Amino acid sequence: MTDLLPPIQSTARDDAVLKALAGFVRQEALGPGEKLPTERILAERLKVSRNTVREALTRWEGLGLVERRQGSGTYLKAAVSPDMLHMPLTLAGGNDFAGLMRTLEIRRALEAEAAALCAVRAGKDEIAEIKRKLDIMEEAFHTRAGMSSEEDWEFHQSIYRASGNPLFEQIISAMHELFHRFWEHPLGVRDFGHASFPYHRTIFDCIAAHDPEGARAEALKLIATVEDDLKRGAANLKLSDRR
Amino acid sequence: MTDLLPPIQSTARDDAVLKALAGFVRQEALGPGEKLPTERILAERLKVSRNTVREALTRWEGLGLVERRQGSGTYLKAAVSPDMLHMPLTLAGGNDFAGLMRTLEIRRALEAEAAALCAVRAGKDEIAEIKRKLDIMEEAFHTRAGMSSEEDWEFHQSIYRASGNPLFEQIISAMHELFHRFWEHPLGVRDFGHASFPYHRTIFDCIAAHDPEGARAEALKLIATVEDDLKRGAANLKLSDRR
DNA sequence: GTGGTTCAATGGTCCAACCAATTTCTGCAT
DNA sequence: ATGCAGAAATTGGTTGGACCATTGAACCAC
Repeated sequence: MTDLLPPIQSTARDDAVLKALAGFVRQEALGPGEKLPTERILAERLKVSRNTVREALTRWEGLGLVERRQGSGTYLKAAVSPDMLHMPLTLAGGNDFAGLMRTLEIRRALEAEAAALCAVRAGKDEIAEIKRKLDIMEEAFHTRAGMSSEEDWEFHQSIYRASGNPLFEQIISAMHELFHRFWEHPLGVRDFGHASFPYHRTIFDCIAAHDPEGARAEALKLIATVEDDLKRGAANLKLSDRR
Repeated sequence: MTDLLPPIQSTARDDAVLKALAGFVRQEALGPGEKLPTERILAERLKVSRNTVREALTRWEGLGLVERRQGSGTYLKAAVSPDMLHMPLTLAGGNDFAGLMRTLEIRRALEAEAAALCAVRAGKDEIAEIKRKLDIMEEAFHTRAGMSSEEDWEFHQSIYRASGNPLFEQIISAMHELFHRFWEHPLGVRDFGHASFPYHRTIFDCIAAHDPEGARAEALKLIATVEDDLKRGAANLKLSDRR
């Protein structure tokens, strides 16, 4: 009963600026990479101070929606729409082992669900596309004799896309980036990801057979191998830390 | 709190301001809810313009790290540390039935995992806290003869917190907000959420018994009831649409 | 105590410059 | 005409100062 009567805010100018800008972007059908009006122009058109415009743009910049280049202009970096939800994820504690494990816990939950949904919903075209990515990945694995992050990631992304829910790709991508931000070099484990290789095909087989629970189980096995690799790497680090 | 906050130089001012502020927060051991120096003080100490300080704080505000209250001050909203990873994620949500179902798919995956992890990791204190929220929720249910969004949500949040992984709360909260943005009124279903009531206690029982798979199963049942309610609501809408 | 009033502190907005990086234009040499 | 160096314009970044709106505390009258 208290939830009605939301607090009013007479001062919300920069918010209003962003709303207006979002509307403008939609009307002009601006896409990523395109340049949007000068701060001075915006200030004049919206009848607000340039300072206010800047604070609004600073928010968008912090959210990664926009990129400013001094002397050049302000450019869109992502698609924006008036009804957007911003979800700033903050992973404190930094680049330690626990941080990596936390991203993996999220990914384990979502990866399994996405694989299951994909097995239910994927049509012929989607399955063919996943198989294509799988073949490329396996090819790279055999020629280079090791896991290839790039092709591996592409394979997984094709599954998320075929899940019919774009949120999976968005959130798992965020976890993936968070993960790779402090894992440029595989912690001293030479064959990192090697153990996960066979499960890529078993996941695909389950998807192709429209077996959601099988796909879920195989996805969980895959993540488990990554967690094991990570733990091995952490153990290595601990040992070599006594240098 | 005098000699901290040394002056700033060179470009990338606002970034430097944030780094200095993060260091200050750590050295002063400031926690959520505490007030940090006024903009004017910061500007003077850091030897930058107040405008620059404001742009920096605007970024933190956009990331949900800080809350500004006009006439009062600027307050920490979350723990911040100098080595923090920010991953702003923007979700383009469609405000239709399918959009609601998509948020539920994410929540189903994460809710189950969080409940399972909680069952493994929750200590005595966390379990007591969850029980407290459960009691409050059940009390509200019986007195008001219906589900109470607020108390229900608090109960779930206490589980996420006890999962030992803050990402669960962050992501599910985003889904929750996305969900409630187009569901102010329960789609014509009078007793929305009613069916989910008993599962709150079964989930708690499994957690208290440190039974992860049981907790996972009960959480899945709970989400299933919400999905059913949603489908009923959608059916209602379709019928009443022929007005 | 209760309920206003005053007043200082604080965030929000505005303005008018100037700085720094970039882009564009200009004009000279070839 | 062409190519290129330098000047000029454009644009985001920063500064300092001013004023407004809100908050909270101290104060006062009842």
